[in-house]
Amino acid sequence: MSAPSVTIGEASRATGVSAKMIRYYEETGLLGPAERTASGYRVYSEGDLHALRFVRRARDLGFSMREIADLLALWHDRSRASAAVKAVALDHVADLRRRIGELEAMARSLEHLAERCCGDDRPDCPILDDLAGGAEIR
Amino acid sequence: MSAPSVTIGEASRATGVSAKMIRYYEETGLLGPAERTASGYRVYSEGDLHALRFVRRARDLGFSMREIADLLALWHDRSRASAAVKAVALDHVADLRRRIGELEAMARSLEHLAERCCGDDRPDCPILDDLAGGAEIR
DNA sequence: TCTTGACCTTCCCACGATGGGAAGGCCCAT
DNA sequence: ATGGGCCTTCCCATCGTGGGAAGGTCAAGA
Repeated sequence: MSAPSVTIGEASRATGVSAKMIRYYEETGLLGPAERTASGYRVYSEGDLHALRFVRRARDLGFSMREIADLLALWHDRSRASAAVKAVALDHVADLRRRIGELEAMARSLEHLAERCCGDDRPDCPILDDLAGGAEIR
Repeated sequence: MSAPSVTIGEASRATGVSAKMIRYYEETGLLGPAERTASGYRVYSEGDLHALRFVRRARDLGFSMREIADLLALWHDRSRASAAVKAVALDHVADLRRRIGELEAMARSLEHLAERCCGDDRPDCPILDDLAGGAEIR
């Protein structure tokens, strides 16, 4: 029932966030300063671990640290409007979709070039031709 | 007919690669050291501009500098097998597809959560609920 | 009690690719 | 000759992450 008060290494193992990153999150203010033992060791409560898991999950979903800071503030604000959270999430989805579109365009261009490249021992290669003169040729 | 011998600023405007990046490419060895005037200014020939456009196009296609170094070497090797180029390109496509898949998974998860979030003035929010306890709840 | 090994601390450095900016030199046109 | 626009090098920042050194701490076993 009492807070477990684990060290940074145990917190890392319990949350999947590296000790390095836990310190970094503290240093940059994403998370508040951790409690310390008399000898200076950082100590984490169950609530701290909860926050670390929150951050980890948000990173897994591709949120930036800036966005995570916003989400954490909303999480701690019990009277937040769900609309505010949804807005952050949908902004992020739009960003993801934009990046997906860029990567898709690259992949399609390259696949198109690769299709036309016979890929044998001969030196002729439409891929290099495109890179070397792309703008002029098409 | 003669090589135009332009300055770095003109080379930048002619190729769309910033002067900063041209110097960086030289510093890291992606491109050979540029010719210099007596006073130390870098000087670029038409062949140099061609290489810069090659790099720019490859960057536009998302190739890393490491991959571009490989592609430049293949470009300069007139007896290369097109298969080698195709292999680099298809490796890169696979990498792009993998990254697209990751972003897609994030976007879909978030869209799924956002759908279930009514997004009004009330504080209840499945998005935050997922972040706060994701692993346990689903 | 002493040692040993695992842990913690802070501090610095690196990545990849890009941009910002300062301090100082160069070149050309007026 | 002077001014403005260009060039040079050098350092710093980004973002999120990892590596590693130097030194302190803690618990377990001899």
